Amino acid sequence: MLRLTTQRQAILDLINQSNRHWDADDVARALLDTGHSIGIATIYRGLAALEAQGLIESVQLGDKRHYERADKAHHDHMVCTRCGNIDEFAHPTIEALQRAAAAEKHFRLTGHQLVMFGLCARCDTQGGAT
Amino acid sequence: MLRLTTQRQAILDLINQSNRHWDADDVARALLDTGHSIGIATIYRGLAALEAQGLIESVQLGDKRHYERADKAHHDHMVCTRCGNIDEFAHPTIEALQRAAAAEKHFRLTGHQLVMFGLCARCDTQGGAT
DNA sequence: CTTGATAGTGATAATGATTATCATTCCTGA
DNA sequence: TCAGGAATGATAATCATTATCACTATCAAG
Repeated sequence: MLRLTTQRQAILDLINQSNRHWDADDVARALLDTGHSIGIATIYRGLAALEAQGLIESVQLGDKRHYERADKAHHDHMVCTRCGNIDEFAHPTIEALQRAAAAEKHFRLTGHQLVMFGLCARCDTQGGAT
Repeated sequence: MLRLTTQRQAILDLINQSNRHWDADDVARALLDTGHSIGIATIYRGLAALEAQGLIESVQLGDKRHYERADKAHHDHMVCTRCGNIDEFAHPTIEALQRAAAAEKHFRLTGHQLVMFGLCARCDTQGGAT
């Protein structure tokens, strides 16, 4: 059976303490700052284990996997291509339409990923005159 | 200025000759079979150059970039997690709702990516009894 | 308590897609 | 014909992630 070790507990606590998204390196850095030093492989395995238990969730953004706490309502992501900030949005209607589109093609939908790219309000205002 | 060299022409022809999706290795293999032997780096650069010109389009699926011809109507993708087949679907309403969601957050939308994962009709039928 | 079985850890090597480097070759316009 | 920019291709480098492997921690049973 899967064990919730000290290391995994530290990872889980870290992720549950905020609403932000974390990649493996973020976690490693943050834990270092907290005094814990956890091998990078252990972090990858820990993140995978915690996700397998449903204790955290993840999204693939570009070539990195990002983790976030699981006790949030379902949502998708808006990624600012300038500052890298990740915002969230929920849209039940879009989800429903996706299910309909899948059904129409006899496709058994098990998951989806919707990511919108663009400029967040702040970057859009600032970088207007490029 | 960007040149449409023999190699790039070969890549472009290949991609335009079918509706399928190609990753860099697919292209390399296919060109080898056709007698052309193009360096893998050249293929990557060629694909990027062709996309920059709007001559082909691409989607990021998992950790691989897939290219397809550009003269198709906009669409998103359904990826079968069993056989790897990629199907397409268009859904103007979903697009519109995305634009609305972005506008609501003052997010300047420049692109999006919607991928649905699941089992295609064929795999769903076959592998039903797992 | 001691042993075993099993799971986890961490350092490091390996993987796999993609990009960078660099010497060489190809074009194109003067 | 010549110069210089662009492209090529072999290969090294990158970067996130995964595998390997020796070692440690945990837990159940004798």
